[in-house]
Amino acid sequence: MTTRERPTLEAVAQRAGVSRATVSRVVNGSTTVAATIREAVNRAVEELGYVPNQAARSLVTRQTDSIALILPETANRVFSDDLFFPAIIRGVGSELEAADKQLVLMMAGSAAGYQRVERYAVAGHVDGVMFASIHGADPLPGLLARRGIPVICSGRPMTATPPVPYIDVDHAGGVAAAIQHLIESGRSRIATIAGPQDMVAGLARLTGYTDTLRDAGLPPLVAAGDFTRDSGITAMRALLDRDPALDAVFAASDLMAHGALQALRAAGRSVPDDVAVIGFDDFDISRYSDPPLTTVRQPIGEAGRTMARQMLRLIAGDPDVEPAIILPTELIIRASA
Amino acid sequence: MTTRERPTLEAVAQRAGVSRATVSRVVNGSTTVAATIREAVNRAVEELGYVPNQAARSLVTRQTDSIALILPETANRVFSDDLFFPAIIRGVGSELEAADKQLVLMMAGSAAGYQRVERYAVAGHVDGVMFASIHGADPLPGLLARRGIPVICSGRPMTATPPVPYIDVDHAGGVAAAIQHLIESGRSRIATIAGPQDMVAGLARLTGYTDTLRDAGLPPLVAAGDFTRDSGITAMRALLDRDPALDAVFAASDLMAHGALQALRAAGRSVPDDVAVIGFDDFDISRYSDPPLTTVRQPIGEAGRTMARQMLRLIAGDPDVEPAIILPTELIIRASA
DNA sequence: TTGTACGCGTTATCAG
DNA sequence: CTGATAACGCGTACAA
Repeated sequence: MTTRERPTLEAVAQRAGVSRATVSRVVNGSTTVAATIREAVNRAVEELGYVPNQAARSLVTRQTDSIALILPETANRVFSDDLFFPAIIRGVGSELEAADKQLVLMMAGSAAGYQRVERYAVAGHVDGVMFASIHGADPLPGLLARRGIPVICSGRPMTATPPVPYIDVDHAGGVAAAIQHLIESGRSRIATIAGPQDMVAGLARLTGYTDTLRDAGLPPLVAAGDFTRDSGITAMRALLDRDPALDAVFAASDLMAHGALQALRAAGRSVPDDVAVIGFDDFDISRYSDPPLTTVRQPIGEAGRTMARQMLRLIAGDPDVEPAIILPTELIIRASA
Repeated sequence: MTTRERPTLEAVAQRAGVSRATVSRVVNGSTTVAATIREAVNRAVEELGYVPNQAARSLVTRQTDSIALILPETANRVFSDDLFFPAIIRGVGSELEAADKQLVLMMAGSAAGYQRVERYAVAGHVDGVMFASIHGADPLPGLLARRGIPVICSGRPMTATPPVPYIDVDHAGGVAAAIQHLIESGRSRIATIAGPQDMVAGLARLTGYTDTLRDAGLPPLVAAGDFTRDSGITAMRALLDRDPALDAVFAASDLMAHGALQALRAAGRSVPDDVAVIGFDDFDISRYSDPPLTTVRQPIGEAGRTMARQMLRLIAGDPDVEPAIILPTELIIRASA
């Protein structure tokens, strides 16, 4: 291991025969430097392999050029077959890449991990913090915001003190369209497999279901799930048990819908003849399920990109960053309903 | 957004009626501070909500207390159904968590992304860099090491200038045990589905296969794969095409083995009666495949933990960190062979 | 256009 | 055991 001394601005200046200030200007792309000098400096930088010391730079600029995305989940969950995580990460990543900011991905599935994440952010390691997949009334976003750290959430935060800007999708509208579609196709015993009730996405989709059904004068039938495929299987079985004559089911995630498809087949029901199935997400794989899944498309990648863009504006000090942006959802009709 | 001024050491000192130096000592847990003073300082820290400025601290300590794990892959690949990534990330994460270091996960599937990662590391954002899933003769590990940055690789680097310490598993031994087992069960037309040949894991497992077969005087039959399930399906079909009478196949990854299982079933072959199948990984799901998969277990999580431990030693300046650690593999016999 | 000099917030070295 | 004070490496008013 060659522990070579790291060259400093001073060393480059000396080699190029100029002052530290001039080197700093060249390195930071100032235009007020004579071409010949700039060239000499760049050569010295090259020869010495100079790279600015991030700590020193941050100390004076108060910027780190990196931004955290916090996922309050275990690695197990993040790296499951749930395509939500890669989609949002890629959305955020592409936008930050364009802005030349480094994405720092942090998973915190445990209380201890969560504390470390908090300290990391408060210590000034990053210029801002984005949250996704928030559970319950998480105090961390508000806490960081109160400390003056730019914060933005994907999914409306359940707690509103202080209000932090967020982006979300139109859960209610999407669900309403789905249920409406079922009703119009003549279904009348419409069940739902709900998402986790400690998350806004789970809550909002269930509310959308019950509201729409109530308006139509139809009885609700709810089973609990947690967005995973397995929970979809279990819930579908329970539903069938409680109402063998049900003729439709809305699952709050594509994965749960796939689980439902599987459970229905195992129970000898045909889709969509006996039971119509609608999901929520519109992952790629849902085009290829058997039968292809009718589902509510939510623009996860776009949500990630939007979140990153808002964060960039927040960091830039833009005073009128929207407190909330709601992205549209759309019912995609395929064969399952 | 409450952009409150961040309290500094100075502010805390003033409030507690002591010097900056003393506050620093208390904050860093020095034992040479009178109990009453320590208490007063702690109270001031609490009241002001003081958190040390990471940049200032790093500038003098030359430590950031965070360590990067670089995955030269796209987010798409990292978040696929390949359980290798979550396993190694969890291994690394658990060990780092215990040492109170922050893991910075960086994916770099493109050339541009790779450059940013390099700059990030060289700029001193992290105390060390770990690599996993290295492709080809990647110059980055050596480049960073030459700069004096602690580097360690999971998987023997193909380039050796300068040599960076690495940890790997006993590919050859595991494969030999697998092939041996097939031979001893009376198989004689043993094919393989190889992994990507730009990765040590792919290369070493193929070599292990050809070597063992040569020693046994048996003819090799090789199809190319890339560790994914789909490539396993395609390769198995090609193999069946080239030798319809083959009676065994060793796949260089569990995922490819699952693909092979699927392709064999589609081709009307029964496993293990017609064709024996052995994989490499021993992911959880392989216990539940149909039939349960005989496979070579490699300790991925342990590899991650070991890699993190070595990194910690490197950072601590330990002069005799092993240049290489090879973890054992083990043949797990189930129903498929 | 270039150089001088100061400050960013900490830790570490030395006296006291 | 505590308090001055000097680094750490860089950006940037300000002066030249």
